[in-house]
Amino acid sequence: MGIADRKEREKLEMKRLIMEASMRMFLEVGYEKTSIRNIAEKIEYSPATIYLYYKDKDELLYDLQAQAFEQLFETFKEKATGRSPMKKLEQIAKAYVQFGLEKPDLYDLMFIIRSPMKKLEKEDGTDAWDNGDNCFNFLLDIIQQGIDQKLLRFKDKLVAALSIWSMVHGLVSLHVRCRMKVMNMEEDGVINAIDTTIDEYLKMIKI
Amino acid sequence: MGIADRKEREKLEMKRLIMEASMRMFLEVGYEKTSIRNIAEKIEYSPATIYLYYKDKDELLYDLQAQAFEQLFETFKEKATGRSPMKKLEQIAKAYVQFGLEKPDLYDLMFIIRSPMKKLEKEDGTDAWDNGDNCFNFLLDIIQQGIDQKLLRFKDKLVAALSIWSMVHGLVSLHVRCRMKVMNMEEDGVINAIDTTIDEYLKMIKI
DNA sequence: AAACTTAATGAACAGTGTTCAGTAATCCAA
DNA sequence: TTGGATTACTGAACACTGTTCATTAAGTTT
Repeated sequence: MGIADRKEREKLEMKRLIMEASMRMFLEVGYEKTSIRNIAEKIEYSPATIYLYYKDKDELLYDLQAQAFEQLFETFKEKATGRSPMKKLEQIAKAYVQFGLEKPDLYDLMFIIRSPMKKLEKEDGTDAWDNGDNCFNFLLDIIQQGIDQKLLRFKDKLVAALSIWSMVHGLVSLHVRCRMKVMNMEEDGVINAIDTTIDEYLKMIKI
Repeated sequence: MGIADRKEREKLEMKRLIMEASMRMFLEVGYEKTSIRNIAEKIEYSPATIYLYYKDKDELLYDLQAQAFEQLFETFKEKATGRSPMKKLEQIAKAYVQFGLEKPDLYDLMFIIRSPMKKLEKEDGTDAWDNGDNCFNFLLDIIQQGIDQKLLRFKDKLVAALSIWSMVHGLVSLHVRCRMKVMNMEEDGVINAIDTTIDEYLKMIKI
């Protein structure tokens, strides 16, 4: 049926339109001001229309999150050019932090905000969170190489991933949420301290 | 003037009443359901009344945050009983993580949520964030001892603090925000991995 | 052309933080 | 003790938010 096909295409086209407007809004005015009503106004549809394509706002944000992870994944592939696993690790660690600091609102969506994870909070097990898979597996792969080549202190792959991820996420999220104010430093000093902290950490996890 | 004094006392008493209701509400039903209206209903006053004692919700949350940090500070002092700085470091690191996992809503307020830090986002410099001072200085003190006694790898006190803090905050915040779902483990396994990660990290920062 | 199906919406609901005019209670001087 | 000033409090409103649903408009099928 050609008509059904066209309808299908139109449906996808509409979703794309919504996603595009949401992403632009996210990057331009931030998460807090990206409301269903604002998105609807941007694409010149009624707010109710959005609910014909997304069950609720969380579902929309979930899709948006997937796109954000796609962006991060691309960045990873771009930056991880080094030969040794340790070099690659350094490159993606720094890429991660840079991404977080440059696109704080996307970072929010991916790693901080409650929103698109609400269904997953009560581990019902039916469906897991798979948005971050790309990026996480990319990290795991490099770690595996590091362990295989006996360059990494860690024995357990997952513990290694958790350690590295927690460190960089800790740095980014404390910074974007202004908690580093407690250190009473100027902005430059803080950025410097973050860089040094990463370097020190990367030195420590080497054998 | 005795009357002015009494008025002052009554004003403070009212603030205390509001804070108590807010804290109870925070712990019982969480941040998301702690609205000005709900608090007002709990203390049997009009919502508008709260605005006679707090300029806005952020100011209220700021006070609440201060109380939360007081709680964490007490926990630190309680748990840091070890003799060596490294033992104390381990004790407060684990106390921090335990606090975060047991009281996720308070942890939110202290380290994750944007809310009470909004004024500080555009570093106007007029007033800094001093709620976390107690806890941060407690950490700095132990680190200083560790460096003095040449037990810690770090040279810079602040870098050390940032590294340790970022690690534990990373672990807690990724967990309370369900991002560890990406690892596809059961809850027990995750908690286990967190513990191991802390242990591994503490080993690494020792000389 | 009539009947059926689908897409879109206006209006409403329940919730949020916040403001402000107006009321009620208290205090102080005459 | 009474009248006027001060203070404490609140109801109602405003401008938002996400979400639902009956109704309208458009497109498709018979």
